[in-house]
Amino acid sequence: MIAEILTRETVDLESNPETIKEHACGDHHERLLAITDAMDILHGKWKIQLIGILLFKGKMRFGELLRNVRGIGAKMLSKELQNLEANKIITRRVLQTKPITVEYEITRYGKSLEPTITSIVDWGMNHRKKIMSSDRTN
Amino acid sequence: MIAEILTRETVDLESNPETIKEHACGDHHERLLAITDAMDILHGKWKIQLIGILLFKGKMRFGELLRNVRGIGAKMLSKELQNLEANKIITRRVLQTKPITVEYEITRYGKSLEPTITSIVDWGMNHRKKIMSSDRTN
DNA sequence: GTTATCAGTTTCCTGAAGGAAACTGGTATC
DNA sequence: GATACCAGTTTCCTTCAGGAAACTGATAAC
Repeated sequence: MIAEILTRETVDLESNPETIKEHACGDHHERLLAITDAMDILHGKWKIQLIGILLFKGKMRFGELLRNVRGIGAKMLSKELQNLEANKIITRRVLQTKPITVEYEITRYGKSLEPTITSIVDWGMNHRKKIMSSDRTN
Repeated sequence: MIAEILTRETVDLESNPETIKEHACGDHHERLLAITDAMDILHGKWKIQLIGILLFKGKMRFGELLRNVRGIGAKMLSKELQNLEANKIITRRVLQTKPITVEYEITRYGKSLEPTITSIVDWGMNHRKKIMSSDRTN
């Protein structure tokens, strides 16, 4: 992943006439790269919801997430949590209770996604209002 | 789509004891719904990039998008543009030039996504810095 | 000893996402 | 009349995201 990004950047900055042209006409190019970098972490049906609920509610157990995130199954939940943990967005802690429980919690780094998540939530709420009132003025 | 959302809301507000419980413990529930509503519009590999570039650069032609959005093919570009147009995020205008050209432009409603896109770009840039300096402090 | 809960894993399956390449059809240029 | 550019469309193909359901294995309650 790191290598991939470094490669991309090398290609971008050297010996590519098209890229130079694009840089000349405003570097949206760099911002598009930032979007794909962000979406590499956030893509898929569940990750943003999981980050959101952990931001909103603090730590949660596996079963709680299963019950609170509408429609998710155990397999996808497990998979997405592993992925988010690998990317340092959340932590996993096993508690030695009688039946063991596992707590998932957002990391400090994960919290840096709060403005992004909030912005998505805000737009989504506004969007729903627009749809329901059929008031999308072009 | 509208019906779908209305149905969901009906289910949410009535006769579902679990939902009532969740509402009692803080309505993250409503915010998760907002996330899925937003992602219904933004999901997939290309839509956020397309909205981004049209926000950054104003109107663009089909071929320009094809050349500027790294990796996209004509089929996907066409499909995603149609979808964004159907959702009133962008407009399509055919210009009667010698070989006809087609301009795509963000709508006023599409512009309401700017804070969201910007927030994703900002996080993505920060994320790349972190990765490259290997400085992700837990 | 049967059932339940915890937190998953495994298997099997399907549909959708997405890509490559060829094709369309109109106009202009050489 | 051959080639090229415009903006797509169509076909064919592969891969992967994601879901359902059964299973694991430990402990506790009845």
